[in-house]
Amino acid sequence: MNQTAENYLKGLHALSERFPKGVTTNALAEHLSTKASSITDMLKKLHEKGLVKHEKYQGTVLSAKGKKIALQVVRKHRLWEVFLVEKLHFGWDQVHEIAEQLEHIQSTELVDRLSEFLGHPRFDPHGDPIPDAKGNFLEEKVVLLSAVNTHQKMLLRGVKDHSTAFLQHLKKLGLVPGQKFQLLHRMEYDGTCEVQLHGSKEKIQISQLTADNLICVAL
Amino acid sequence: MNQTAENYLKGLHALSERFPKGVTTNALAEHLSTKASSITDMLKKLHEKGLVKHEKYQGTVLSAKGKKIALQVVRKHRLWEVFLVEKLHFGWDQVHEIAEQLEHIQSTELVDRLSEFLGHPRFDPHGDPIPDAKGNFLEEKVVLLSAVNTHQKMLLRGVKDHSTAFLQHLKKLGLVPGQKFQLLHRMEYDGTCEVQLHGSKEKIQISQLTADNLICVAL
DNA sequence: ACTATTTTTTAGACAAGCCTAAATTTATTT
DNA sequence: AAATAAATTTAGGCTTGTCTAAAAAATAGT
Repeated sequence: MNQTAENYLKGLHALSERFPKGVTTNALAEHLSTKASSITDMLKKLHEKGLVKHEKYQGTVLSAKGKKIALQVVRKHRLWEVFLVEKLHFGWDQVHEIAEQLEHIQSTELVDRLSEFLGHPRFDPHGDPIPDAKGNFLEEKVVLLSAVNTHQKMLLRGVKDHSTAFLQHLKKLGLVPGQKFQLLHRMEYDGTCEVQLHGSKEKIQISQLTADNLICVAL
Repeated sequence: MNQTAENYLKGLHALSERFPKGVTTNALAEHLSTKASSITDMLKKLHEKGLVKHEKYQGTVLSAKGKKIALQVVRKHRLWEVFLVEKLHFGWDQVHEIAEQLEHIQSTELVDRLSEFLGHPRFDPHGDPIPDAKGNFLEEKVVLLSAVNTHQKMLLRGVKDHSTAFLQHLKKLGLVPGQKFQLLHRMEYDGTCEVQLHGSKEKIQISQLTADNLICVAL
């Protein structure tokens, strides 16, 4: 397995939710910042290797084998992100690019030992779940902040928008995945959420646009 | 900079001691397990980029720029080896291949933080010195075990032969870089060294062939 | 249902990094 | 100093992963 193929499989996995009956060529091209013709070429090769199912002019889905590889790459990416934030004290908004490189290091023993070293974390610094060695996620009932009931005690699990701009916006608000809070009030007019952070007197205001990108779990 | 170029520069650096007036094409080809014609191709490109000095049919030397990059790759390789051994508890004979991959991760901030996290180690698990961020090594007066004076208290700094076979041989002998010892006696006939390990009653016998590959410093 | 548009694929080309085989230069013998 | 051997380079080709432009298929609009 090589880096390029791994990135294609990871891309397909990332888009598979939005395209349940097959990822389109254009969507994958956009996701990987490449041209549709390159996608077609590579998918043909991955199909021959049995990693994806792709028929001409139809969407593409991962095979069991391809999905397994994709999940291992995701696992590595997220474990390395935990390492970078927890051990090397990077900001959680600075680790994506480095993890994009580290996720391609080949050594199952390394991944196992890294996970052990980190205490087998189940979520990365952005709140995304880390698949275990077999590819299984911890399932959780999640809800966007914009849909949380008032007065409910919640945990900020993660973010929907992973852009640096959004992560830095959260940083300014003092919000970080893992933060506990209570939704005090939601404004009728514009959906702004007034939130009480756990372990702090401060109340903060969160716009609907922002609230729509915050993934929460009830406590 | 890409991985291939980094490996060429690292190879040139590794061979530069043995070829002070220019690394030969064949030597580099052997070192990188590739063909001489491939070396010629690549050296032409590296020369154009100003990373090496290479004239037709003459040996090759690193430029200042090329040497700087090579030293940073060496730094990364050795820091990652320390990480793998100290933090993830790999055996010191198991880390080379993984470090060969990790050394190509691009991020100076990562290297700085990794070095900090590890306590700015000056030697890797094989006893090889780790260049600092500016490319400077800690200079030491070293001597091979086969040339150590008897009764002198010494520290095993590192190994000359880095092959897995040799590392595993040392493991069997119970020898590891950092080990303190005293050379009790050297046999007249075959140069076998009788050594007393510090913190142990045991005396071990080390053949001349092995002793020739053990780098030591006086205490 | 039949164009018009969008999506996808094909065809042909290119750079990187490698190879083999042949040619050239340098080094070693005699 | 010429002949031979060794080292190095050149020439031409292959694979991977990308691209642009053109062709083909699927979808949408009237």
